[in-house]
Amino acid sequence: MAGRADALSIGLNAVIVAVTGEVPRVLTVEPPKLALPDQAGRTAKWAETPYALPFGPFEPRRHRTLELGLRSWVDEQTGLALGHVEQLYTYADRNRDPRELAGGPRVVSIGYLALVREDAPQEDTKSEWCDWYDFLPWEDWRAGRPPWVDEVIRPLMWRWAESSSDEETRRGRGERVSIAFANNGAAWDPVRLLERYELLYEAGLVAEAERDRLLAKSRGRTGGRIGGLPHAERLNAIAATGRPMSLDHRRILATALERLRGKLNYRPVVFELLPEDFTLFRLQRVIEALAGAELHKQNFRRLVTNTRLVEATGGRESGGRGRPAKLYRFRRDVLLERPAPGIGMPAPKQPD
Amino acid sequence: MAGRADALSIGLNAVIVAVTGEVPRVLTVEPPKLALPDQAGRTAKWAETPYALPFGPFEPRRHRTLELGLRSWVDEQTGLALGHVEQLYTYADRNRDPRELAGGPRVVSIGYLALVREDAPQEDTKSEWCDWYDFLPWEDWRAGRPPWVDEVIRPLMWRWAESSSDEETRRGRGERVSIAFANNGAAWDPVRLLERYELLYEAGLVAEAERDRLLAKSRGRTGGRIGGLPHAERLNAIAATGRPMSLDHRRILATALERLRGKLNYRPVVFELLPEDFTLFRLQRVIEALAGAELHKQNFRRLVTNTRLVEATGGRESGGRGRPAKLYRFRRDVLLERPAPGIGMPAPKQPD
DNA sequence: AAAAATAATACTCTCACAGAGCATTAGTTA
DNA sequence: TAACTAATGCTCTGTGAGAGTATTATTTTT
Repeated sequence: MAGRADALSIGLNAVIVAVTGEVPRVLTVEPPKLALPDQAGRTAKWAETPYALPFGPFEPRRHRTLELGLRSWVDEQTGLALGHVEQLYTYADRNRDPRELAGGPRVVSIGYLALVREDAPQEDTKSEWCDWYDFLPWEDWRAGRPPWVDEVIRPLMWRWAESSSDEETRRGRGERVSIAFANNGAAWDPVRLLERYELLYEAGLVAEAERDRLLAKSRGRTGGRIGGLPHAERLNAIAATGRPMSLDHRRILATALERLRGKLNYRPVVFELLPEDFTLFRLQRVIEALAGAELHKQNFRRLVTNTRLVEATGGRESGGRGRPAKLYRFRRDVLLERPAPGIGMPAPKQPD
Repeated sequence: MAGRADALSIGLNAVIVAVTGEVPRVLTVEPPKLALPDQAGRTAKWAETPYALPFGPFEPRRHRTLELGLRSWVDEQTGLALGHVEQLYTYADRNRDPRELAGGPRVVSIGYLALVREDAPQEDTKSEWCDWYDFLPWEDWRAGRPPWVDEVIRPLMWRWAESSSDEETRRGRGERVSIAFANNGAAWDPVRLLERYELLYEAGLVAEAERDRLLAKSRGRTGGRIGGLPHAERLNAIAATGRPMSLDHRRILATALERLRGKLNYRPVVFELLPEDFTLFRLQRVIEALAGAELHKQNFRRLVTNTRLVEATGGRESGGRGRPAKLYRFRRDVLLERPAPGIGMPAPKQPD
């Protein structure tokens, strides 16, 4: 019925997120060895990326549903107790996985977002919690607008957009760049994170783009060209666009964070990342970490208390300097009261 | 490598949406024959559902990406020019497809939402545009709160929630029902459409639940029980919860509409359903059709004009009764100006 | 041709809420 | 005891949504 070339396999990729202190983290593992010798017999450079998302195969025989499959191998491999779990997206682009080129099956990959509490168990040695902004540095605006976004990325993206010889393409790219990177005085939307990563990839400004280009070239494909920007400037920008990941894992990561940022607006997901009791300031810090933007402290407190999203436990936090903060907990009953309880994604301050 | 039981196949299901006049429509086809004789040799009743979503297999050999695969067979089968296309969700529950029970492969199904303009081409004879509220009648609040939601569905859902013998389950169900069906004076959230369908399914108040229960029973499974509500009342409610669809297609439909309703808020997707030029009132009607709720006319106009989402073409609409309306078109430039341009989902008016 | 009906369009009032800043309180540290 | 730090309380302001009233431009009816 299905020949060799129709072989399919389904993989489940998890973006497992936690926040420790003010650092949003994602669990990474060492990637499987993907290196295929190129035509000259050398092992390609792109095989060396040290970060991958945890991955497990979907086994129809064992797994009743996709989510159960995911939970099952995450549990086996990490022992983490996943809280909120959410399916993100299914990727099946040809040659997503270079092993396909060597005759492997078409790998369909289903991305998942999973949240765990800070006080989560140990980590084993094969995995590592990384600051997610190491992979997406342009998304952290907590210390203000990152200057090199304005100075390097944005100008390059514009040049890329305008470098196309096709009128229609130029217009389309210009529109997308403008929206994603907030050009014409528009506001930077923290949620439009995936589009930004995809544009950077298309323009050849992230390491994976270069990797895939080289791979295609070494295989003698003509599709390996990245139009527009000079090689040297691309490499220069790549040095600033953060760590690469294996395969398309950084795209999956971007999808996850976009979803998470978006969801903050209308669903009380933050509380999945916090311990039972927390101070309002802690809550604020976690949201800022996720949103990559700072919040006005007083307004933030007004928001969460007015909307009755939290309630005081009666306890207070000891230890720190300054006036001790009251402890709060999530008020589950908001779910019964408000249609879409969430905490808004702040637009990062524009230095006008 | 993979035994028989590990066989996999991937299907692409499309929810193709258009709005004609004030009627939101979805393209349906006649389902494939799924009937399996039960143990007594009879053909099960659930095989008779006349509506299915258009479906096509994903063929790794032919299709470079999932979306291209979808577009390709939709084009072949219907000739429709799809506008906006968006992946929804991937379903792989065991026994989703009863053919699996007869030794077929595990069918993984990827749902897509696609929008087409009203002035779309012909339809062929094998497909039919149906009012989507025929499948989800409780979601249409344009003529006010549907009385039987209050009188039939809600009380039954509460009884179901409280019928569990397990304290924890009761609490969980109560919360979900309360949120989804807006019980304690909470507002009915038009977007929470999928959760409502899923709850109705779990409570056995949609035809598919009964169908699956009978199927499981005929196969001698014990999982076929639906706890809580008496059979007669369930059947009574089922008569009011709209037309069933093949397999889990109604769930996919619900996913699609939830996504579409949600997206209206922050992305100008409506315009994918409208012709180039339209009157504001037409735009309003389309949004009302999607949202299943009525809008305040004056405020609506203020919103779309103030936010500069549309611009006057200069033309006017001839023909109708009353003062002729100006024609407008979508102002693509909003995309450059505003971070998340959309038209809000109205909360349907609550009586009193 | 005038009156009635039908829609479109304009304007006002009110309330909720977000953004920004100032002021006060309750602790810790020097 | 003073200085410092952080939490908490309060005000002012602008924007946008919800609701209602009034006016204008057409078609239909009489």
